[in-house]
Amino acid sequence: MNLSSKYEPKNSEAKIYAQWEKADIFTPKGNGQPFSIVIPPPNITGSLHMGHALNNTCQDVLVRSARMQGRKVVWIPGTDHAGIATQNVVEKMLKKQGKSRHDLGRAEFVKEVWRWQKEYEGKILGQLKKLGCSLDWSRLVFTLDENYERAVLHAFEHYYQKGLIYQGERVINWCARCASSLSDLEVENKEQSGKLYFIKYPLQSQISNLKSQSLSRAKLKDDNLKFKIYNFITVATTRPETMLGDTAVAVNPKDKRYAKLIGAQVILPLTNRKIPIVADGAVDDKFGTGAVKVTPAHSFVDFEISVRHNLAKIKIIDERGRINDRAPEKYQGMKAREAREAVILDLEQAGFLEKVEDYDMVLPLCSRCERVVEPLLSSQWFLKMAELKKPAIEAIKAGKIKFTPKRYEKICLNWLEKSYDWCISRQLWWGHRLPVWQTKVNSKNEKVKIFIGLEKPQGEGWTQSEDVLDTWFSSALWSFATLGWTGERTAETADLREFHPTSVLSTGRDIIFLWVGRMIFSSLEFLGEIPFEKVYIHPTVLNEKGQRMSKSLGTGIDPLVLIDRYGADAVRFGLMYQNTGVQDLKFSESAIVASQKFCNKVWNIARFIGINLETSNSKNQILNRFQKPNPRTQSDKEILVKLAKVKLQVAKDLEKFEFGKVAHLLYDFIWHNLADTYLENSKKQMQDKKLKANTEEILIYLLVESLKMLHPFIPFITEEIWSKLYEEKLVSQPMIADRLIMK
RNA sequence: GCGCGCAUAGCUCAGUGGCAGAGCGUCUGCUUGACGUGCAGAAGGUUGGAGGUCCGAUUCCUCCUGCGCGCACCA
Repeated sequence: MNLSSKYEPKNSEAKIYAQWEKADIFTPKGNGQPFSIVIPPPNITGSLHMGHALNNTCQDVLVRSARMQGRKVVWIPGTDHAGIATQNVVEKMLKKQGKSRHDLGRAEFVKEVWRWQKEYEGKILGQLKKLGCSLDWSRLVFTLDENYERAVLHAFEHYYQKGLIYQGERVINWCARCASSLSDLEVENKEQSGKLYFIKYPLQSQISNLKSQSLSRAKLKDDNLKFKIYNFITVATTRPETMLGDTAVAVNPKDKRYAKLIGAQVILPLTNRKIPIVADGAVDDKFGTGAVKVTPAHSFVDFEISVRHNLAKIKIIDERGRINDRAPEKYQGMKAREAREAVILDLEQAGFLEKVEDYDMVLPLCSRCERVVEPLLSSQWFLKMAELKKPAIEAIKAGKIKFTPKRYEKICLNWLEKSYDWCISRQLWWGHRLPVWQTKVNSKNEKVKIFIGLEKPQGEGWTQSEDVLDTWFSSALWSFATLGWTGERTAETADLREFHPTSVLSTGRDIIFLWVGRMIFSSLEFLGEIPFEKVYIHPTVLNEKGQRMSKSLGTGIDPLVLIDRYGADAVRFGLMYQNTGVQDLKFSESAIVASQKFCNKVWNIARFIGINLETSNSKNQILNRFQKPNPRTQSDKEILVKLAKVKLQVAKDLEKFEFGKVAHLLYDFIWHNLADTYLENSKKQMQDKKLKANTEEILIYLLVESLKMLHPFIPFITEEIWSKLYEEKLVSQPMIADRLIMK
């Protein structure tokens, strides 16, 4: 065995990856027990970051280990069209060229996104290869592939026929910049200092035992009249502009202060509309004044209140975030923020503004563009959750799906238990268009007839809905749509039978609700089985300052730069070495440096053993005698016992996704037990003619066994050494690895 | 507000109911049969604070503090 004095990752990695592909080792082989993972599809918005590198290394470790154990393994690659996120990055790109998507029109814009898709999918897949991921490229999936799209549309149709999908006018999260609805999960809440405005709403009716003078209607009709208010109820709000759409004031039924006012009417300043005071348990009597203005069209809670009390819903902010014609003319066309100032000024001048307090509040922001989310009444499509989530909850509770770390099980469960209907329609151009066709019954009749189907219905005048589906609607089908499920009865594929439920899902904790939970109920609904047996939640990769790695903040590190500098093995091992099961992983490059040194150590151990082997008379005999050698000395005995222990522990820890423990264990064993101790002892032993041959045999045995344990973590360098040991054979080739398992 | 995680060397973090560990950094020596990306060694710690269980706690329990994360209808 001739190993160069120095291992150069750059010279080996691409060559070795090509060898693997040529040997076709990434496709499922043999008749072993199936083991399957589907990759969490990276968004095609950009290139991969350290979180992806970590997650995909974890999966590759599992997949390679399973393959070496002789299991029939598939790891399915794919990418996600990532509707809103991708549309946004392409829009940003266009903006730099001075264009908007409206300049292009829908068809052209979508073409533009497809060009982006081609480019970034290529980049992402290239990165995965550089990292050494042993994905089955013959099974590559994209969420907008024809078959995948069929699966998505069938899923929609299925839910609709079952009565689980409905169209409804409800308050939803609206992003005026993205010009689309958002699900609750796409909204990020951020604390911000703001103001709490106290506004006086004058009482209209006489209350018998209130002495104060009530205001006449005539007076209030005169906008310019400055009058003194003797009798009013004060509400507190952070969003005064929405008062233009108020249709009630609510108080807690138990609040004695307002008990006598319940049922009374107030005059809504600036609009002079008459609105009632209602009693509702949702009102916290300890907050503000204990009286809440109710704006059903622009607040989730207020909407609920309005349903309970049968209140009108006046939408005064439109989809562009501007005041519409339901509000007094003066404010029409203003942005909500401008309207706030105008409203406050007018209220103050008219004497309705009682006071303004500083107030720390939680602002809802669009998770994609950070614009403040405007809740508004909108006609959207929803998926009923009540029935769907039940089997998912049961499956988790019954322990059919096991989370690691265990605590995330409860988190997922809690979300499922309290999740309510999912807004699945988005006003975007990039994504799966709803299979909803509409036609007006006749030219005069405004009634709309709806047809749900994959094909355009017969007859004149049918148009397809402009909306697309929430990107997570399609991701929810990922575990089985990647294995060939299209929703058609005949589409039960061999892959589906063999590899579903998948063995493990490895992902980050930020998408437990968005994705993991939804995959569970989707799989149970469509296949009647769980999507995966185990869920591994890896830590979030932070930079050394503890900040989230983010491209826009410039706090990220590009894995490709590290691979280029230290080699893929060092990056992989460094990540695994730091992956010790904690919530966050403060990424430190020094771990990669240490791993590079570790790889160097492995290389030199192999060189030392190789050099001795070359001078040995019994080289071939040793290499092909796949038996555990017998110890002759105390040192022999110790290292062999230690090896056996380590092998056992590695297997146990991998089963529990203890990647960090395994990396530490391997590091310590290889460096301290094997190199520092045994190799040094072997030098003396080999001077003894009686011990020489046996010691050589033990050295080879140790090397072979170490390479096998290390291979899932550092596949390139171990493969390089292996190929020198066993000429053209691959350690990663299951049959060969199988044959080489020494008893 | 509710829930969860973390706290160990200068930094990043392992680990353990019984003498406190690694990597990086610092210092001293060293071409030893592969490795200077190395070897031998050194300095560096009240294991966040208080209490409890125990013969013994850094480890288990309770509380506190600090940092981080998630959820929530604070208008």
